[in-house]
Amino acid sequence: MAKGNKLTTRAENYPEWYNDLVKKADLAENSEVRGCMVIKPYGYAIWERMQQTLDQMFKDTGHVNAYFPLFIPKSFLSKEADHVDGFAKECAVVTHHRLMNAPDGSGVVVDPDAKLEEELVVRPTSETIIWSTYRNWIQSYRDLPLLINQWANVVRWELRTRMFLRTAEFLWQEGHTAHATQEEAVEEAERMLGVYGDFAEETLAIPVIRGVKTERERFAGALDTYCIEGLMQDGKALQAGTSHFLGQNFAKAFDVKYATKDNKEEYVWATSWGVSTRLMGALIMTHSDDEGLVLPPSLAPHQVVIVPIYRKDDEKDKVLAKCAEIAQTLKTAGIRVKLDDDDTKKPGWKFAEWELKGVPIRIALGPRDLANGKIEVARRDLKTKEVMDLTDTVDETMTALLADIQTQIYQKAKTFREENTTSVDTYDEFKAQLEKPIPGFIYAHWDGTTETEEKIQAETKATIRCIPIGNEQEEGVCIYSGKPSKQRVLFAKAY
RNA sequence: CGAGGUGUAGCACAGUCCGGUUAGUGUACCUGCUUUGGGAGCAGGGGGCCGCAGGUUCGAAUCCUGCCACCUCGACCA
Repeated sequence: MAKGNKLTTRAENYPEWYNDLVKKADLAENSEVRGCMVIKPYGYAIWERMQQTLDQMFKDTGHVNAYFPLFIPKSFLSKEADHVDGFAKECAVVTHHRLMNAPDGSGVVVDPDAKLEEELVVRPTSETIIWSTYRNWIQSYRDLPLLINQWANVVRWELRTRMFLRTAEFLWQEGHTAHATQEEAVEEAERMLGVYGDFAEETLAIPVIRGVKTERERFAGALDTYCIEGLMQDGKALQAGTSHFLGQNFAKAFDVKYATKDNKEEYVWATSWGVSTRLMGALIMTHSDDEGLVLPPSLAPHQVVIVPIYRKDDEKDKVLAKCAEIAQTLKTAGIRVKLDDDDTKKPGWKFAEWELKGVPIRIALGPRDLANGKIEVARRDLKTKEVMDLTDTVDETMTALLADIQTQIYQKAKTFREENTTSVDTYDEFKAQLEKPIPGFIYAHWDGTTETEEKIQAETKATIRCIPIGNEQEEGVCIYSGKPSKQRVLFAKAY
């Protein structure tokens, strides 16, 4: 029995470990729809916490929420040339609006008479529908800036999917802003990258590199794509968020102009930015271990779980009363606490279950503790246990412990990243590094051409994740072409 | 779309090569008793169009043909 619920270990098979964990920690499961997952309550609770935190950060930076249609008329997609190139291959298309019983009684079929005049595309992203709407909303410089975010689902018909990391349908937020000047728009794109970076590091406890994408890796239709890149435990990079400076491309495509103070007509400047349920994947692959999920306290649906231990009914009453008292104290202090008083499960089972689910702190209290005025406190991240006095300030103790866990898992991830970041000067060194079990982040000189970038990828599978912001400038030569280079860029194998 | 693999109870699998009792094991589920400080023990019980459609045969989970679905690894991508 004890073996029954063990995860595949990371060393055995990393992708399988990931899949096992997602299922066994009750985060999500594959649905009966190809490439689409069901996010289960526990997984969704974590996503909701991400949403709440981000939503507040967006509002604090002046944004408001709105909602645009799921469907986009096909013709909209073709108005921006690069944009359609980027998404055309992965769009789900609605062609009919009615079903009917099959004439031969074999079931339900699409009614051929219900064909749409113009097909509707299920949004892969909302730039086009939003910019066609903005045209009506923007007339004057007084209407700017327009700072809007939407929480939505989008569909990209991916050939190969993995839960949270790449699913055909996924949940995300997309911000779409309009500005009077290029400077303002660039500032906005950079501001939101900052928001994402802070969110990743402070809330998710994932250290990230902030950078700019190369031309080849840029969002379809953008002039610049900013990104945050995290390093997962298997040494592969994961793009955790992007923010795009769109220039006037969409304003021109959808004819969105405004009157300046001196009554000149100008196209507006745009940004868009988004993070998705992929962050769940980043969270899992950054912190979790062979025992299961490890959650940062900031996101844990239950920050503290209390497991009562008892044998007889009189013990049960006393132990539960004390547990409830502790739970109330913690709750009052603003701690998300779960008293696991489920009578049908034994303590050992609960210990294992809550470890699998990544609850940061577990308190166990039994008759022995009750008699001695103690509690047993276990930390999920370090897998340590200690018996401590149960005092009136248990809430302060737990609050401090939660803060410490949040800091420590971030530090641990950061140390891992630093230990797995290398700098190389030759192509041979580069290739050798990529052959290692944990290839990690690799800094190397690059000549700045797409051609070189593509050849390196074709030969090694490594891509340029970004050109880090504030990158140190130094003279060097491209590892591939030998041409001069002024800075190192960040390479990695990526998800 | 290329290469592999898998479809049998909620889940994980055995059985298929070599056709033949009532299709089996673990786990989960239900009932009872004993248990409860690291995924409890015993006893009893329920649950199966063996992926789908044809075919061969006295007889098919097993052999043949066709189809479908899913998974892993590539190419494409957040």
